[in-house]
Parts: sequence; structure tokens; C-alpha cells
Amino acid sequence: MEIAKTYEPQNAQEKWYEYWLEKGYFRSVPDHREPYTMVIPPPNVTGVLHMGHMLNNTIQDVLVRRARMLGKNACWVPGTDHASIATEAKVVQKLKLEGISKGDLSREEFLKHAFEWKDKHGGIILEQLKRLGASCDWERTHFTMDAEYSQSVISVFIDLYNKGKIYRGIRMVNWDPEALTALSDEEVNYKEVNSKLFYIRYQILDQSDQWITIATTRPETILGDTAICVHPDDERYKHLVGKMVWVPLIERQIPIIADTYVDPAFGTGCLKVTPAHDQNDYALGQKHNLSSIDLFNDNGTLNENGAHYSGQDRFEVRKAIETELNDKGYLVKTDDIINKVGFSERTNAVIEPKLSMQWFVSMKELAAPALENVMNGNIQFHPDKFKNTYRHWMENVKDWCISRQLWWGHRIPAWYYSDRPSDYVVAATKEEALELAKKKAARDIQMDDLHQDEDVLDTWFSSWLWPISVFNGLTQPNNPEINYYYPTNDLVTAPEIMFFWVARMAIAGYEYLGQQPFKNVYYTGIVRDKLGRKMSKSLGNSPDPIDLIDQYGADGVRVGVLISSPAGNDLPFDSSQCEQGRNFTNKIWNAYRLVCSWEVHQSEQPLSSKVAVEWFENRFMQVLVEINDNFEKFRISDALMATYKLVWDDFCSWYLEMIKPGFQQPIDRVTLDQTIDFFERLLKIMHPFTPFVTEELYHAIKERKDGDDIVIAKWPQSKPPISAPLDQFDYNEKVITNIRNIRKQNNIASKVKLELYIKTSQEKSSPADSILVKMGNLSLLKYVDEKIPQSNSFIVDGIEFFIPFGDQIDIGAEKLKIEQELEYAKGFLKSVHGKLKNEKFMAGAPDAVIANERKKEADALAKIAILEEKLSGLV
RNA sequence: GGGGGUUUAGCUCAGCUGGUUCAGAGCAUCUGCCUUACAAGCAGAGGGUCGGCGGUUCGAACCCGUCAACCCCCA
Repeated sequence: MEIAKTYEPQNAQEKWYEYWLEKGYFRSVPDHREPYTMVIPPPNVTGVLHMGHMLNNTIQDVLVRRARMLGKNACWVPGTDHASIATEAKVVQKLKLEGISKGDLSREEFLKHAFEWKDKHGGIILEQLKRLGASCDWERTHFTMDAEYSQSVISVFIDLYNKGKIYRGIRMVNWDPEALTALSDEEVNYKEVNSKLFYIRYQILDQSDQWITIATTRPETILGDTAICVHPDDERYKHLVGKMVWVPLIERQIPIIADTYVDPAFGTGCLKVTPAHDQNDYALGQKHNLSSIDLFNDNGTLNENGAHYSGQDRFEVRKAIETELNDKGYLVKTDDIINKVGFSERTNAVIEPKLSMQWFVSMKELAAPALENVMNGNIQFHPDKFKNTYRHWMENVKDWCISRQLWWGHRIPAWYYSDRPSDYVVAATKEEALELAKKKAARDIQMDDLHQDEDVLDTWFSSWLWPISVFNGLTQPNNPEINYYYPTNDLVTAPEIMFFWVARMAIAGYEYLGQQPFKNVYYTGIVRDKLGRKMSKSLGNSPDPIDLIDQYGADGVRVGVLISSPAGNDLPFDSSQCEQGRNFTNKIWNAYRLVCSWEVHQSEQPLSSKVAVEWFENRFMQVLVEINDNFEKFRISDALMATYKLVWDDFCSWYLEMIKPGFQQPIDRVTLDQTIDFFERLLKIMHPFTPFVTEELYHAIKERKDGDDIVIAKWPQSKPPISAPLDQFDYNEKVITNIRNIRKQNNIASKVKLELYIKTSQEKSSPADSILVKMGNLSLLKYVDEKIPQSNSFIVDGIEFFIPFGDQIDIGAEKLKIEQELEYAKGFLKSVHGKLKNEKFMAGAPDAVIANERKKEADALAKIAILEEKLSGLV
């Protein structure tokens, strides 16, 4: 039967993935074997596969598949994250299209819609991962809002609260006055806009006609000013520090304070401080103990603190107040400037910084073990340069704001029993809360008096439990699974979530299980397009991974994303890399076509095949050692490259050519068996990278018993290579390349047989000469004592080779070539002599280095002698 | 503003404790080949002042200083 000339991946992909599932090869249950555990960074439940997922999950699958082949009990736990902000935004948007506004719905109604959305769109991404070949244990799929998972989230909240690690406090949030909600920093887009800088003068108290002029882009907030701030070293204002000024338009006194925060070069060097409406001002206010005056209502209009502007919109007020300030002589001037303003990603409204009551986790103490165990190497980062960033963050860790003004997520289990903000209790259920409330209030309280906090928890407050809670380690402490699978081995994730997720998992791991959650963290880079831009939906510059799989095959895409992606480096992705990957799968496919086309004949193994087999056996071992080492060091793309070159260059270009019988000639049994054995081993080391084509060929090349599948095959055993056959091959390779070069330079077709004469005083023939005859297509190989006139020649390892061409030889070209070689050799000798004659070098360098220089000198002298002799012979 | 990182061939990256003919790999490029597994291929070749400057050293891509450019995180 004719085998297709090119590999068609689609059939094999579907067939083998289903087969693997059917056989339960990805399923893991605790047993006597060493576990290898990995948890997937859970993608957003409503997410769709993008290139970042491709990179991340390909690496994970490579690690898991190799661990499985190493005989470990490999367990890769998949799942999804409820992603409160992102998912809620999507649901709100979808409802909006249906004409429903979130504000019209009750919390319960909204959540019903949200769960419907999740059931409909949730988990698409997991199905897409199957196309990639991800070998997850799908029976373990988790979702961060599953009942048991949620239970563990709530219990952790309660536990931390009871330990005094959770508290309520004031914090500035990004308020969207249109959507009437707080936004996370990620949902705020900063844009440069043309603005006006207003110079406004404030009168100094008790000093008639003494003024201080500030510069601001937000004059409407002067009604909320609680200080003026200058740089302490600013000579212009030093004498004013400590004095009071009148806030224009309203009768209020505020102090002039000094802080190095102020940039004396910006504006007038005087800053008005409005702690309620600016992040930096708030920090200043905290530091200098200033009061905060909140000016705005939730919808962006001014509140009762806005004096006569109360009830008007902030931007109208900006215009009106400019006029009033001007009319009353407070406005000194205005400048045009460009400044950065935050806009809501969702409504495009200008973000208003706003103070509000939030829940916090106190981090300092919790973070200590997570910091220490990364620094001491118990948890290893790959690449380890990220340790620096991690340390800096952890040493300056800030308290974690865990409340979000959303509905989709884990509702904060705090219950209020009166209007006073401090009258609350924390409990898992309303019943428990009631008991606690009665105790705390020391009076009778009715169920109806209890009101649960409206906010939900930050998504990361559930994700940080992921490696624990997917094994129910909190709800069922010390269950057999958590004891067996935890700590997990490797985590593969992006550096931008090092703090959001990695650090917090480490914190939770030590706090709740007293152990690290993982041993290694592999950081991937950002996938960028050819122009270096981050791939994103909004730019539309990200290819659809599923399209790529359709076009190049899953194996091709896997190779494509890994081939130039060292840990921690960004991946500038181009689909040509997938083409390279596809070509690789096609290469091994065609190697198979060749091998399976040979008829076996009872004949003696040719000497050249014997030499080739011996070489490849050792070459394989040499590279396998390298590949294993690369894997140990998480140098995945290096491991792939080594595999790629072993298969393509060593096996296909050299080995197969060396043992290949003549056209339509049979092959001997010994060589074929050994070749199939090599082929099988190559398929195994390729398998983690290209699972589908390798399973296909594993079955094609040999009849297999039931259950003999490459996905669970044993990783090849490595042993130290013997160097003699490897050295011999290097020598042969050089000779053959020289012969090919001469063919090319002289336009001699590869079919034309050549004569090769070897001039050497040392040993004569060797079995490896058979390789030269075959690969060089020689009609004669002869050892001689004298050089051969009228021939092209070259030198390998101090031995002279001659290929006579009769009258075809181009003496001029040959002479030039030798002269160039001679020049290089002399230059090289000179640099060696430079060192050897340098007394300081001789005194300072170690003996081994000096001995090496002497050898270099001797080699160079010998080579120069040969070349000069050749040159004189040419004339 | 604070912190971290990067800079080696056209592109993406290796290069260990300073010392091997040490300046490398893959891709891309160029040249010649439809040679009987593969043109998604084969064979061969060219290409770099290791970001700039200065220093340490017998010796620097590597160590130190400095300047520049770019990237990331936090504010």
C-alpha cells in the first residue's frame, strides 16, 4: 500500500486522543509510584484559548508526558477560574444587549444569569486544550466556585479573620461613576489627553495680601483640599511651611506642609492636597495626618461638601469654578498640558479615585515563610533571575485588598447586625452568625436583623488555594489524595502573576499545610507578534490557535511555540515557526516511509552499516544525556532543539544515508532491526513534544500488543557514550564535507564516482573507511606515501587527502585556497607565540593552559609545513 | 518616582568558574541540485567592533565603573 508522501495529522490526532482517554492513560490515582503532580493555572471559565495558553500548556504537557514516561504517577489537574471581574463584565455586557441592566436585577437574578452563561460558555477552553493534546486527568476538573472549593475559600476567610489577619479599612479604589462600581487596576486604561493646568492662588492667613499659588488639573476638587504641600528644600517656600491659608471660595483654613514627594519643578512647586480624590494625596494625607473631605456622590456629581456646586456634575463644576475663580481673582493663569487620565475599560467614563471601606489581609507575617523558602531554594524559580523581583516585592509586601464590589464570586461571610460599621460577625452560615452576633452584641438579635456583606472576594483569594483545594486539602484535611499529591512538583505560569498568584499560593501553602505548594516554578514569557506587540484581543494580532492546529497539526504548533522560547523570555511568535514544526513531523514521517520500504534479505551486514550502527548508538546516548540534562534544568527549548537535531541531522541526514541500501535493494536483518530499535527510541524522546505523530508511527513501525503504547512507554535508559566511534565519525564527517565541497566547486555531480588518495605515515586502513567510500561515492580509496600531483587536496586532522581530476584541475583556484589557509594558520601561530613569549602569561597562567598553547603551536607548525609543501608542489 | 531585567549574525536565542581554532545554534539569506523517504527536501557557502566609552587582568562576550537604548512590575 502506498504511504502518503506528506504526513496528514488530523486523523491521527482525533484517533489517538480518544484512544488515550479510553485507555485511561491520563487518569491518576494514588499508588506505590512516585507522584508527579502539576496543577494547571486555571484559565477564566468563559475564556477562549489564546497563544499564551498554547505556550503555557504545551510546556506543561511536555513536562507531564515526560514524567509519565519516566515511570512516575503523573497527575495534571485541569480546571477553570470563576474570574469574578472578567466574567461579571461579560455577563453584564450580554444582558445589556438583551436590554437588561444589572441595576434592574436582584443579586439572585443576576447570579442565575451568570451561572447560565457559565454553563453555556464555561469549559470551551478545556475542550480546546484537548485538541492541543493536553494529557490532563479530566476526571479531576475543578472550578473555583464548586461547592466544596467555595467551602474552603470561606473557611480560609473565617480562619484568617479569627487569627486577626483580616481587617476592614479605608482604601482608595478606582470608581466608575457611570457603572457605579469600583474597578480593578487592570480595568483602567490610562490615556494621554489634552488638559488645562490651572494656577490658583490661596491667601495666607493673617498676612494681608500674601498669596501662594498652586497648579492643578482638577480645580473642582479645591473644595476638598486639606493642605498645601511644598518641597522641604524649596527656598521659595521654606518660610511659609507651617502657616495656614484660606481655601478659595469657601471659608476654610488649611496648613502648608512640606514633603519630598513634591516635585519643585512641576507647576509652581506647590501642590494642593485632596486626600479623598487622589492616590498620592491620600498617601500624603495618611503620612501627615490630614483629614479627608469627600466631595463626590457615586454618580460623579458633587455632594453637600461641594457648597453651592452640590448636585452638579464634576465636569460642569470644573468649567463653572474656573469662571468663579477668575471673577474673584483667584485664577492666576492656565497652561495647556498633556496628562494621563484613567478611563473605565467598560464605560469609558473618567475614573474617579474614591475612598471606601474594604476588607484587607494583613500580609507581613504571612509572607515570611513564602519569602524565605524561595530565597533558600526550597522553591526554585526558572529562570532564577525572578527571585530578585520576588524578594523585593515580598520584603515590601502591602496588605491585600480582598473585597470587590461585584456579585459573581464568593460572597464575603461577614454579617452586620446594626447600622454601625463595626457591628458585624464573621461566620460560614447565617445561623452561626446569629449566635455570634447575639454574643457580641450581648442582646437578642433576630435573623431578619442580619445582613450579609454585599461584596465578593477577590478572585485570587480563591486561586491561592488551588494546589490545596483541588485535592480537598482544607475541607478534608489529611485525606489520602492531598497527602500523596501535595506538594506538587512543577508550576508553569507567567511572570506577571508572580505576585497575584505564585507568591500567594506559597503563602497559603505554608499557612495551611505547613509546606510549599510546588518545588519548581517555570516562568514563561509573553507571546508577542512580529512587531513585538503583546498579542491581545483588542489589537486583533493573535492567531486563533485552533486555526493553527488545523493548518499545521497540533504537533507542528507545539514545536512552533517551543522552538524559540527559553524560560522567562518573551516569545515573538510567527506562524513560520509552526511551519518548521510541521516540517519536523513530516521529516520523521518520511524517515518511517523509507525504513518501512526496505525488504529484508538474509545477507551479511555490510561493514559500513556496522560502523554506522555503532556510531549512532553512541551518538544517541551522547545526545540523550544532553536532553535529560536540559530537562532537569527546565531548558525545554534546548531539549527540543537537541531532539530536533538528533532526529534530523544525525539520524536522517547521516545514519539513514549511511545504512541505506542501493535503489530497490534489500537490507540485512541485523541492520534493519537495529534501525527500528533506534527509530523507536527516537520516537520516545520526541513524544513529549510531538505526541500524535509519535504514537502513530510507534504503531506503524511494529505490531504492538494491547497496551503497548508510546504514551506510557519507558523513557530510554541513558548510558555514557564511548568516545572512539564519535571521534571517528567527526573525522569522517570532515572528510566527506571536504569531498562534497570539491564536487560543488568543480561542478561534479554526486553520481560521478571519485578516487580518494590519503597520504599518511600512520595507521593505514580502518573499518570506518567504508563510510568514506559510501558517503563520498568513491570508486577508490587508497593510502599513499607521496602526494598526488594534478589533484584537489585538503587536510583533516593533519592528514592530506587528494582527489585527482586529470586535466580538469584549476591550479589558480587551488593555489588561492591554499594561500588563504596558510595565511590563517600563520596568523593563528602568531597569536599563540604572542602568548608563549609573554613572560607574564607564562608566569600567571595555569599549567594546563600553557600546555594547551604549546599543543596549538605544534599543530599550527605542522599544518603550515604541509601547506607550504603543497604550495611549492603546485607551481 | 521606586524596583527589576535585557542589549551577542537579518530574526530568535546559547555561551558554565575569565583561558580548547571561542565567537556558536536554529530560522532566514545566497549558490547548486526534481539524487529513487521527504522541494514541507538534499548538498554547500556567506554573515557579528559581543550596545558605546573607560578600567581590572598575562588574557574580557564574561569581572568593575559609566553612558545609552529597550522591556517588565509597583506607585
